Amino acid sequence: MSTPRRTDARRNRARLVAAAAELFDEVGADATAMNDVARRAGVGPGTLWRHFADKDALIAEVVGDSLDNLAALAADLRAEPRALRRWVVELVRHISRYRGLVDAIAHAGPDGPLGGRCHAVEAATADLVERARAQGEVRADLTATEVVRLAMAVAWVNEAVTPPDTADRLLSLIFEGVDR
Amino acid sequence: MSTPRRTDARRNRARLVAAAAELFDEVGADATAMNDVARRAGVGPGTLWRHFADKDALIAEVVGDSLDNLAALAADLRAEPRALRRWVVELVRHISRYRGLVDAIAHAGPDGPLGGRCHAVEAATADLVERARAQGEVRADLTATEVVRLAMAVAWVNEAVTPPDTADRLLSLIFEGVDR
DNA sequence: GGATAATACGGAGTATCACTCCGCTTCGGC
DNA sequence: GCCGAAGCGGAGTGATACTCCGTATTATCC
Repeated sequence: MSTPRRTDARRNRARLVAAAAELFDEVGADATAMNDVARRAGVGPGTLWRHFADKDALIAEVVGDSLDNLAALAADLRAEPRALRRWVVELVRHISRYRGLVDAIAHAGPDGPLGGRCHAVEAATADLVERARAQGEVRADLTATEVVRLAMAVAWVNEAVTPPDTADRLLSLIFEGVDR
Repeated sequence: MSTPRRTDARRNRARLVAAAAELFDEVGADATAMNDVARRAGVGPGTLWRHFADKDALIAEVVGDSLDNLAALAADLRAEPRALRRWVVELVRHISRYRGLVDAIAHAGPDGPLGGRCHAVEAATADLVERARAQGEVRADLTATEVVRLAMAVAWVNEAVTPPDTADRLLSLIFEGVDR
């Protein structure tokens, strides 16, 4: 299924991913009419759903490379000071790439196509949290799960409300704290 | 519309609100089949939608009293120490009352039925932020809008992910800060 | 290059759900 | 009790994620 045998099938699959990426850019990954993805790719709806089990699988395919690159970035950041903070900024940016993406990620089961793509990101976060704690840069009781959730929370609220704050501002509040 | 003339209409309206509150408790305010609300109230779908312009109006009616009580609470908190922190805890609790409620609030236009119900809450937040800043309890550049958004972000992430953290834990991270 | 089986396509169809429309019923002032 | 206004019921609508299957295309074997 992931790499179809016939050449027309491979071509159509690539077209579908490209069309979906375009439409996600334009109208977001949430309310998009999936039939439009098929139409833009020049295929029928049936073809769309033979290549992707459901909407989540399509989203996972579209953002997959982006998430993989993100996870790879963690290695570069490791040695730098305040790596965790920089990492979270990138994390928020990536999961805000398309409108509705955070929501899809949050509601994706860990074993689904989208959730699976996130494992490397979670592992990278855990690594950076561990290092930041060792350096004494962050509070000792901070967990990777909490960091991911705070990032998702920021990404969500920024796309849910109008006008959006800058993500940087909310992250500044969270990292440096609201209290004085 | 808000107070129908005929007694049967008033009775049906009350039944609809009660039925909606029950269903929101059971399955949340998001994916609820609105027809079920009508059926549980013992009326037809047409009756539901004559009393409430749309789903948002129904939600607003169900949570209206709760939000009004919340806004009233702000007055009691004003004089207490760390009033803002306590306020935000209550704020998160109220907007997490039903699954899907935060989402509905976030996407409600400020002039819609739900958005309108939130104005008093926003005003109360602004008041408490102002006082907290004056006391030097929080950073001087903190705005009420930011506080509301952080509360919504926490409420959302707690219902979006499994297993949920406690809201208190995330609020602790946010108020006291992640950095050391 | 033709036959054949495996593979893939198209698009009408389905289920679900928020919401609408309108003919019929019920209420309540007189 | 009459009658107009107010309200009701529920089939219908439009949008949309997803399915089914008869048909077309491709790859393989000779």
